[in-house]
Amino acid sequence: MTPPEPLPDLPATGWAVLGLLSFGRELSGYDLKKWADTSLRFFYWSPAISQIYGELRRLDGLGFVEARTAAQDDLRNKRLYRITPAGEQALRRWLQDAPVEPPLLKHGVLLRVWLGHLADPAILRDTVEQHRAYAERMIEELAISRAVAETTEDFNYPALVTRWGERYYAAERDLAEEMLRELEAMNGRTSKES
Amino acid sequence: MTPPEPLPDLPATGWAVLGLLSFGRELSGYDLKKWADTSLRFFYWSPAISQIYGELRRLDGLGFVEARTAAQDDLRNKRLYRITPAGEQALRRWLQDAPVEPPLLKHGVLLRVWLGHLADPAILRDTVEQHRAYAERMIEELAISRAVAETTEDFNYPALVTRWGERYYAAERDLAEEMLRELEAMNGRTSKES
DNA sequence: GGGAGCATGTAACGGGTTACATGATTGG
DNA sequence: CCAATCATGTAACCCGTTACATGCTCCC
Repeated sequence: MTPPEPLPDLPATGWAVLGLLSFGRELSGYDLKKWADTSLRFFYWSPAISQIYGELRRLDGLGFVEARTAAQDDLRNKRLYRITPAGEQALRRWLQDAPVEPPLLKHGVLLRVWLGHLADPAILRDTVEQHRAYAERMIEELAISRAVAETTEDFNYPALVTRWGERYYAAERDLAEEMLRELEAMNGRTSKES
Repeated sequence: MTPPEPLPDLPATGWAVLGLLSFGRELSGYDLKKWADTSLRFFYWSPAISQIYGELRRLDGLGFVEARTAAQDDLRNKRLYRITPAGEQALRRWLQDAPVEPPLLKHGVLLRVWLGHLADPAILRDTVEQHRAYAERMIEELAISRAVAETTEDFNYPALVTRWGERYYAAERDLAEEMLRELEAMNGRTSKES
């Protein structure tokens, strides 16, 4: 038994990519991007495709994934990646040991409302309404995502997370509506009578 | 009348810093950082102090802020910044015209739950509990922030946003609790009998 | 005397994006 | 035949962070 190697400190994105491969499937970078767009995206953003390729190469260098080149290799062919036992073990240890950073939220809509004293009330209302529509769109997309997850073997946790997501965006929608009411109360009198 | 100059495309952080100065106060970089930590932080993250200094220099170069050096200038003295009319106008136009990007959320807790098939259930529960505690802490801090905003002249919109924040983190707390229940239902039987 | 807070700034570095380059396959 | 999608990768660039350097003032 060799002493446990220290975990390389990958960016969270690296672990996320490795995580996408931890469900036992063999996937290409392109596949990973598409899947990230319908899963990670709702609670973690989806990395650019170029970054995924970069992380895959790094993970390969660490021995956490292995690539199989489909078809004759003329330098630009489809590469299918699979997680290795070492990769799975590293990911487990990351989940055990790595400290949980607080969620990062960059909410442009709220930044705008915060600066409401400089904005046209109508534009402000419109901004918040757009956000409500966005939240509703997310709910719809998540419903599809959940339907898939709930009918896939061994996807209990992804399904759990999509349920969380539906509630989260429902809360966003409700908060937007409450915000609209408060905005109206604040300056409804001054702008409604035109 | 000169034709309207195109808005320089600053990173959102630049507009946020300019926004901090749009309440008519004269503030130092250091002040801005402290204030960002008790306001922007709850819905938009707080930039590093070094970045604030950088943005201030850029805004100065654009004529959007002006600096007054307090005390004799020996190259390292307190500089107080104030927004200029051009800066305020630019900020107004940004609020009017710039498209609203969707909120960016990087939720490490959810990423971990998503990978729950690789995690020890006890650790997972602990992670979610930590998050619940985090949400509660945010609520407390926001209550203080709101109390300040609600008793400050012309802080109606910041006060509105802190109210939104309290509701947002209350929702986060509730979602964490629901998640804990679902986790227990998923594997309560298999891990409780040890 | 020394630590905490005030105050400003530079340098190195990494993360992540967009734009670009390249080409195969599939379906209307 | 042409557009969309599949598929991989490089280069330039910017955003933002951490670490470091510097020094003052206030208060115990």
